[in-house]
Amino acid sequence: MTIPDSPLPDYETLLRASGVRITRPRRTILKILGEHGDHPDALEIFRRASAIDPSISLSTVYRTMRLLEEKGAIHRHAFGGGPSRFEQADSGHHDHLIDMDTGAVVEFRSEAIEALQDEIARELGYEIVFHRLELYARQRREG
Amino acid sequence: MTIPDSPLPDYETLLRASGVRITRPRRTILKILGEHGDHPDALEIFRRASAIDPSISLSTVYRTMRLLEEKGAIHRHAFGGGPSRFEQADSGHHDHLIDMDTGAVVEFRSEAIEALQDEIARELGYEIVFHRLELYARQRREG
DNA sequence: GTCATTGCAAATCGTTTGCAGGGAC
DNA sequence: GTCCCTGCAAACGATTTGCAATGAC
Repeated sequence: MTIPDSPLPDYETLLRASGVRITRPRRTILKILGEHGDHPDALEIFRRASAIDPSISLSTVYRTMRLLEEKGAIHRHAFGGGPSRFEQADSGHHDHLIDMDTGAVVEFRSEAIEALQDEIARELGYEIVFHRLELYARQRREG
Repeated sequence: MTIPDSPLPDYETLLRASGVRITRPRRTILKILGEHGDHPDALEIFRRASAIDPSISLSTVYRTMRLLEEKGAIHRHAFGGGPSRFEQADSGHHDHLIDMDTGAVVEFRSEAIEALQDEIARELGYEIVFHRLELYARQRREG
C-alpha cells in the first residue's frame, strides 16, 4: 500500500482541463505557490520565480496571478492597502491576523464569527458572497 | 435650556489645537466629509469640493485626506481593492457590508463579533489594534 | 514676517496592455 | 500548423512629491 505523495489538488491537471496551457512560467509559479505557506506579493513571486527561471517576466507573473484567481486556484488580499498578496486557495476558508510589527500573517477560522456574519447579512436583507476579516494586532507583552 | 446645534466633534477646532492651519481647501473638505453619509473616494471629494471652490486641486485633497487620517479624523477603506474611500471617524466603530451589485455600503456593528475577535487574538498571543470586516453580499431574492 | 500650505506638473508605484515573436498542443 | 502565451516597453490609474508662489497666524 502506497501513501499518496501529496494531498494537494493538482492544479496543473485542473487548469489543463479548463483549457489552460501549462507553460514553463506557469509551472514555475504554481510550484512557488505550492511550496510556501506565506502570502507573497507579485514582486516576491517574481523574485522567487526568477531564481528558478531567470527569463520569466513580471508581466507574466501578474497575468498568471489574474488567471489563477479567475480559475479559483488562488486568493488575492490587500492587507493594509498595500500591493496584492496571494495564497493558494486549497487550504479552505480562513481569516487573517496581521502582525503590525513584523508583517507576519497568522491564519485562523472561527465558526462562531462565520455564523454571526451570515445572521447579520440576513437581517439586513443580504446574502454573503464572500467576506474579508483582518485583525491588525501586536504581540501581547507579558508583564 | 438649549439643545446644542450639533453633537459632532468640531474638527476645525480640534485640528487647530493640534497645530494644523485651517485653510480654505481644508475647510471645504471638512464640510464635505461632514455632510455626506457615504464613503467617497478622493476623486469624488475633489468633484464635490470643486463645486464649492473651483481652485482646489486634487493633490490638496490627497494631502488633506492623509493629514486627516493621521489626526484620526477620518478612516480609510479600500473596498474590493479599489481606490481609497473615506468616512468621518466620529460615527463610532462599525463594519461594512458592500452591496456587490450597486456598490452601496451598509454599516453595521456586532458586539458579539467584536468580542469573539478579541478572544481569538488573545488566544493567538496578540492584542488587536484595529480590524477590518467587510461582507461582500447580494440582496436576497425573495421567492 | 514666518513658515505651513497650496496648485501645478512631473514623478512614482503597482499593475495592465499592445505587439511581434515563440511555444504548447 | 494553430492560436495561446510570452517578454518587452509603453500605457495606465491612483497617489505622491518638488517647486515656487501664496496665505494663515
